[in-house]
Amino acid sequence: MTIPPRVRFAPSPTGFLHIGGARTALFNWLWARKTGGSFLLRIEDTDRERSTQQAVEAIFEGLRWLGLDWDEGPGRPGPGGPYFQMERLDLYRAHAEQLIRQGKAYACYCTREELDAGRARAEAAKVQFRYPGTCREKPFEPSRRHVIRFRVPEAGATGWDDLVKGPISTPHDTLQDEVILRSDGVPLYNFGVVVDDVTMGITLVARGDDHVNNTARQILMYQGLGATLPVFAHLPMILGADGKRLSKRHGATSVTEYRELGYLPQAVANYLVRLGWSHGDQEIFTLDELVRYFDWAQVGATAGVFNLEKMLWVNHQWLRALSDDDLARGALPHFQAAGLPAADDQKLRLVVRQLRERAKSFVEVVQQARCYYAPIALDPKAALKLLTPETRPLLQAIRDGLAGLPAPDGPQLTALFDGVAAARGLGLGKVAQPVRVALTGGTASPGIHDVVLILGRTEALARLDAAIAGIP
RNA sequence: GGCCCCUUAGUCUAGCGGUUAGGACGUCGGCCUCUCACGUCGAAGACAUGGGUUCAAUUCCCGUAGGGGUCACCA
Repeated sequence: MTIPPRVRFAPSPTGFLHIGGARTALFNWLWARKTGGSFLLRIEDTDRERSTQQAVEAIFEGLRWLGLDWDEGPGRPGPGGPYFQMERLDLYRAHAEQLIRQGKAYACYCTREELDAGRARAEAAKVQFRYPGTCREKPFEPSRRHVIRFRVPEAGATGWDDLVKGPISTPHDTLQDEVILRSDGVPLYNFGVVVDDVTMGITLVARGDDHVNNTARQILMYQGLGATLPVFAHLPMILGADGKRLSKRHGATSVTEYRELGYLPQAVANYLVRLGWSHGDQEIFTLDELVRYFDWAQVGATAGVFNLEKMLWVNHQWLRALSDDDLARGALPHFQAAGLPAADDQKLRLVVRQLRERAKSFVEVVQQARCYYAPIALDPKAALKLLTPETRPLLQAIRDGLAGLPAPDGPQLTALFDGVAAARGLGLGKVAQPVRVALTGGTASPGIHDVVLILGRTEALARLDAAIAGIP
């Protein structure tokens, strides 16, 4: 009988929910759901300079959009609360005091200026600055302005067996007595996480690769506090196409941006999890399948390059699997955002049905559907080639034929186009292409019959007339 | 620069001592076809490098190179 794991996602609210953060959250969530454990959300807002309420909301929104619900956290009280670090200040102070009493931490009275000077000297001498231990043996004077530092052993090393990277060890001489509590009593990152993870009963810490170098210090603090160590799992970073850490200059990096770009949450989750994890040759996974198959053993240790092309492909797989109704409903907000007068009606059903195999995102659906909802933008090159005196009789024949069909349907249109082509000994393409340009403005579209059906007889006739009139 | 981590095609990956090194995105070509797309068939394309260990290394060990991360009273 093993106790169910408790995992957490602990973002700092300094911006939107980043793609990388979303993936970290996803792995944690997956593990909790797979094992029947708990997924906690904790907001690390101790950096008051950069933390904003807006960012907190953005994180909630991003997680909810992806379908990641938390068992404990803001809005979901539990034994681990409160879930904002700024509401846990007394907890950090109490733990710091415990360490001071035991001689494992001490007050440091050095000023920022003194420290900066030391750093400058170290830099001039081209050596690594380490806090020299100036205040290590000084008595505790609570009334004097101070920070609290954690005492790090001089010799030896601290290591752990990382769930994704295997054994890792950090020599103590690369560490220093670091500040755990600022002079205003607010904890620094490394101390805050440890106290929180200990008091929240976190058993597995899965987080970004960039925390590998913090882990040994944190383990030392766990030991100082006499707490049981969690298991650590460090997920590799997501890189941009240039091999650098993914950032804004690589394009959209927040999950909500992808919502606006017309991606489906399950597709984004699917892609993100597959970036660094695999299950044989399978590429497309429902969230349920991910929960079922997820396993740390299959999480890779190498950083992955974010590939928008592949995510688009994954999105297309999900998009095309939607029902006409869901596809229409999902696309509608994007039509509205583009200022197009689409409505949740039969026409939209016809449009999305045709675009399902052609558009990979809702935004592409809108792009390709624009010509059915707005005046056409005639492609000059296409017009020059296909709306000519030579094609004019073909356009006229189709126009007249269509005028004679009060309520055209598929078979009638087939007969019309085939008839016009056959009468002149032409292939269907010779007739369809000019008509396509006349009706959509370009040379790429769904089948020509479907285009006519989408536009409706009246609009199709108007566009044909306009095209014919435009031919010199 | 110190320390830590990583290294299979352009990209994501399978592989866990013996494989014609598998799949996917992308790319290129054929087929399908009224265009585009879908679908389908096919092609090109990878074990960074040097040493070991072993009967046998993509796989294990060490070095080198390359890449990434991190060195705050940020997280």
